Amino acid sequence: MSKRQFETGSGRRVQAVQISCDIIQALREKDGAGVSELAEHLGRSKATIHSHLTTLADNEFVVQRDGNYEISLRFVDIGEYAKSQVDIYEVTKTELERLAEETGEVAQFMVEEHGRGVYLHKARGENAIQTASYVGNRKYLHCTALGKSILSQLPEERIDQIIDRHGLPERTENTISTREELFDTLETVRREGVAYDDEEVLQGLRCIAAPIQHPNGELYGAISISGPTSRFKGDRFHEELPEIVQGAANIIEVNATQL
Amino acid sequence: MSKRQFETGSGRRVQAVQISCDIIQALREKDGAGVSELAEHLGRSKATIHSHLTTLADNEFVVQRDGNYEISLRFVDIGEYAKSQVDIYEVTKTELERLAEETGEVAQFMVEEHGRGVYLHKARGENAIQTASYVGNRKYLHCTALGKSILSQLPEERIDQIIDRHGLPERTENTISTREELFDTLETVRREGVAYDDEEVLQGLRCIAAPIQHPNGELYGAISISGPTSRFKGDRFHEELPEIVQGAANIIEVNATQL
DNA sequence: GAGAACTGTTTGGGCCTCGCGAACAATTAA
DNA sequence: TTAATTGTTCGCGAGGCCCAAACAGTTCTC
Repeated sequence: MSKRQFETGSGRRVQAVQISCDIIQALREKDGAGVSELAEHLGRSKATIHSHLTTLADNEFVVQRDGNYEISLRFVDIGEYAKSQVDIYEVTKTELERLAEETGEVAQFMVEEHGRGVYLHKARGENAIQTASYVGNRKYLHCTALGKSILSQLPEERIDQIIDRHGLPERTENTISTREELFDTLETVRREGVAYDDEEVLQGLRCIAAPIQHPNGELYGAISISGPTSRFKGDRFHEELPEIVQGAANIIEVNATQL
Repeated sequence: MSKRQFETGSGRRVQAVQISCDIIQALREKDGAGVSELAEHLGRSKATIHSHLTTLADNEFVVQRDGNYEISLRFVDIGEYAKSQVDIYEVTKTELERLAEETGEVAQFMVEEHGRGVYLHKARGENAIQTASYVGNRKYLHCTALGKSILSQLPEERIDQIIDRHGLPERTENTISTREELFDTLETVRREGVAYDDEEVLQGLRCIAAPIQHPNGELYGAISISGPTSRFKGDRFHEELPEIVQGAANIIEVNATQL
């Protein structure tokens, strides 16, 4: 079997399915739309869009509400199912809540899919700051502490595949933007066991993350805590909090062996 | 415009899209599957299934994990988006947490879509019992307290459409199973302002629900609390708790006017 | 370790379907 | 009332989709 985890060129596609996927995407971007609007937007005839929407509505992927079409709540159902398929999800969620309570900050959980990071849970302690991330959100792996923890545990060829697919787009001027820089950073992460984000994403925001590994060495994901530079500094930032995060990751790993 | 909210017969469909929808459904039921298994299950050729899966993977609706295909976490993203489109979602969530804390029981939130009820949130108080429902779960409206609250606020012709589409399938021997019985019950719900489920779904489980209405009379959904008959009895079941649930629904309605 | 019996993948070709354009309703705007 | 939207339906031709079959890897069995 050719290891085509991320190659996208080969093999046949089904045009009709692609059109329906584009419709879903458009409905999401536009917060719902009508037949004409979609036809215009996607460059297809109204008739085509109409028959697609009818099929999608049959299957309850879209719903007709006061005259235009919207994304259906069926996605909530399937989304919850997808989360439940991540076998450490429940264990991690519980531990995250505890971690957020202990530190008073924001605690988050991310896993890798399609070469990007997906947030699966977010717990808020009493001093928790607002963060832009939300459950389901997808981010490039090279520009967050969570992502770097994940990358640090992946084999080199896998990392190269991911760079090939997504590149290293710059979020801010501090973002890692070359392969060398990235591999250097990952080496440090592997040595220290934790990854940092020191205002790389947002001015004033710091973040500490640790990977979660399966006993067989396979990677599960990563957890993190985030907070303002005013509270994330000195020994607390460099020793106390990293130990707490690693401890939490370790607890999850131990609990996971019992699944 | 012909008011075809629920008619399913007319209009053209796109077969290829239907096949992809069936694939998604099958992947969910089987917790992932391979090409051959899906081809067998859906009665299509392997080549067909393969090209569909490739297209769905391009769009990140499915993911290839150690050799077979699974539902992707992209659904989590779209599902969270769909929830956020329900404009009272955040307000209701907050109020539900308070309600669960106040009563110590399970508090839930449901909205109607496609003629069925969809759970959107579940808050657990300290004595909360285990319930089978989960976020995203879809239930027929006639057999739960939440569903009955919702139906009680819908116009008669809409209710008939729903019955036409889904029927009144019996869950247990206590389930409402005729149109007359249902309309009688709904009349009572409208008069009292709350709906009950007295061990109709599960032996030993009682439930109290109240609808949430938009100021313009449009329906938003319903909230409920559930608990064991040992705690849901006497005045608490017939007066105290119903008042609390109605109060919470009212708070949500008031907060919703500010959106 | 060789063969069988699975997998997933690729290819060619014929039937069918899908997507288009245009006409038709049904609202809304002017 | 007219004009300009919308969504819906329908006939038709070209193109795409689905199938069968061959191919290529992997795993099982003995």
